[in-house]
Amino acid sequence: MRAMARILITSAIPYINGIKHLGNLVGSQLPADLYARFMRARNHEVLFLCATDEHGTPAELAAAKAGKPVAEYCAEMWQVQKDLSDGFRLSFDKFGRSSSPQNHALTQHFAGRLADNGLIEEVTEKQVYSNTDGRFLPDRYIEGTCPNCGYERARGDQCENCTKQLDPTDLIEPRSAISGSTDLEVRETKHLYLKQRSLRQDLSDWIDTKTDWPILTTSIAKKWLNDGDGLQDRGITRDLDWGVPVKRGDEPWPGMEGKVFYVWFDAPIEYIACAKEWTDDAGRPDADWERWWRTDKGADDVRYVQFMGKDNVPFHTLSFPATIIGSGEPWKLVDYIKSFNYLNYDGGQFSTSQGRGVFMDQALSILPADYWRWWLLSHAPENSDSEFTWENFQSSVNKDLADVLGNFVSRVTKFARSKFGETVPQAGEFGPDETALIETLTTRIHAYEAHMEAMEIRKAAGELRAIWVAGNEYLQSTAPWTAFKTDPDRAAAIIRLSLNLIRLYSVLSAPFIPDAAARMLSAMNTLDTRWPDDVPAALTALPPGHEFSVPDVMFQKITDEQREDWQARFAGIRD
RNA sequence: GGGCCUGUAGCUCAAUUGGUUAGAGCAGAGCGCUCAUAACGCUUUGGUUGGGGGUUCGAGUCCCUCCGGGCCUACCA
Repeated sequence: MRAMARILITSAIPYINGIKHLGNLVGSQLPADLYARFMRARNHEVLFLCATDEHGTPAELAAAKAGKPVAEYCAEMWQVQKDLSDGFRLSFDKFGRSSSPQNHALTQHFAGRLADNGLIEEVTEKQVYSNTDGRFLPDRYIEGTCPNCGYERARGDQCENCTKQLDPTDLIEPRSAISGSTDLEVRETKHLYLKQRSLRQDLSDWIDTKTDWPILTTSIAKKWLNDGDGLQDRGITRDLDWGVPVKRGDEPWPGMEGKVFYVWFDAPIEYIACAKEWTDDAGRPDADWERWWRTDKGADDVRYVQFMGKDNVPFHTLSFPATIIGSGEPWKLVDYIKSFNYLNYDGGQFSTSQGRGVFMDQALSILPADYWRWWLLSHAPENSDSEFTWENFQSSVNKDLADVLGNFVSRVTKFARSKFGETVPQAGEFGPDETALIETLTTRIHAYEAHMEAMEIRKAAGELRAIWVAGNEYLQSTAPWTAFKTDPDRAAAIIRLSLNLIRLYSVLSAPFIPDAAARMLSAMNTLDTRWPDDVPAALTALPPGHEFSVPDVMFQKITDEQREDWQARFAGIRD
């Protein structure tokens, strides 16, 4: 048995505003959960954190639209997202909130440290203010006519029609995208900038050490580091009400009253603050979370892995590390970033704004979490964007889960019950067929472990499926139904092994399909979830005489009628 | 405009980083089995690797070019 490792895992934190779709889920939280479950199953010490990302203009606007104070809106939406993540069996040790007091304090702490180290600059700049809305407008919340192509709904950052990049002041007849008001003016406002240029070399050197990261991850980082004039300083404050108030550590920040930190400054800090929320909840001392995050307090042996969609990469490879490195304090930096492409939906994109695709709540309303987990993970968009179609979903789930795995459980338990009763039979010896199976399983389990450790998710799923298939092959070649007629002891040995195989499958499959795995374990009437480091031993875990039961159908198949119904239902706009 | 990714069988994806005859699963065809959710197993059909050119003893892989899809481009998050 290898030494136990300590693994810190974070999933990109979902924005508070609205329910996430399956593309969001498979791009960070779900693969992170898979990895966390696997590493726990291997007996490593895991801390798996996620949270809601609550600040920023969209949250304020959504709250206003819902007619609620933003704090109340966020609290409600946090609960909605928490319930959905529970529904998908995302096994976070803590699902925190970026609006937590812990994150407020820590964000202000980091800003103070950065200022102490001369890495903060105060910049007075001009921004568009809407008198009607009573707020400064981010560039993309200003609409107007494009000076280049005449498109009337161009946004302040870019014209969607001609793709030309714009400055809000370029727009003809600019208006607020929120209220439509044209009562806009340019005001001066002061903001804090993080002097990322001063940290460029440090960041570049650090990225250069990450030779094992996916190309998708490093290429994005390097572009930002090297393109044009290189890494630019970044504004880290905003003129908003909802957010972390700008303070320099515990002290007020003269001239910055009424302003908050930019959401992308405080959101990644929540990865750390979330750990403190976790220990605070349990009334445990700070040392218990600091041993995960402070290399001077025990975190030097932690391996930190982040999961995220490709759109999040710049913030995790550059902005957040700039915050950490710039603090001059011994915080843990990320060791590996697993980034994902996008999942498309039936020939187009999933779209939150258009309500196109399947959203987490809808998915759970029609099928159990395991169906979605299996399909999404076994088709994770690792190397390029991938595609969800109902036909593919139906055939994959029916074939893999119902026919290959579910039917294996069914045929073994029903045959066993009818011939030997509901206990593990004790007669018969293992022979060459069993030796061959053990050899196959040992090889495949090693491959499965290697793929899981490398976070090669689709390959791991393929290997797991092959392990399931091996069970059916074994039954076919040993044919206990035939053996039973002439040599019942031989049939008993085959069934004894096959029942043990169900427990083994439960353990191996649990990271992908935790509910089904639990049902298999429950049917085998055992709590033994030991990982099969020794396959022969694992196949004798359930001893002769051990009682079991026949579970209900593991996976109901998706019918053509259901598929067509869902296809129609989720084609268009959500309510 | 710039940068990056990508195009492989009807579908979803591989291919040990330039090395034998490009492989799996699904779908299709055939055979077997009858324990099981009409499930399982075996065999099998199917590819000018988007088009064209080049480098090389050898190219899906490297280079050029054209065509298609996508992402990012720093004040949405």
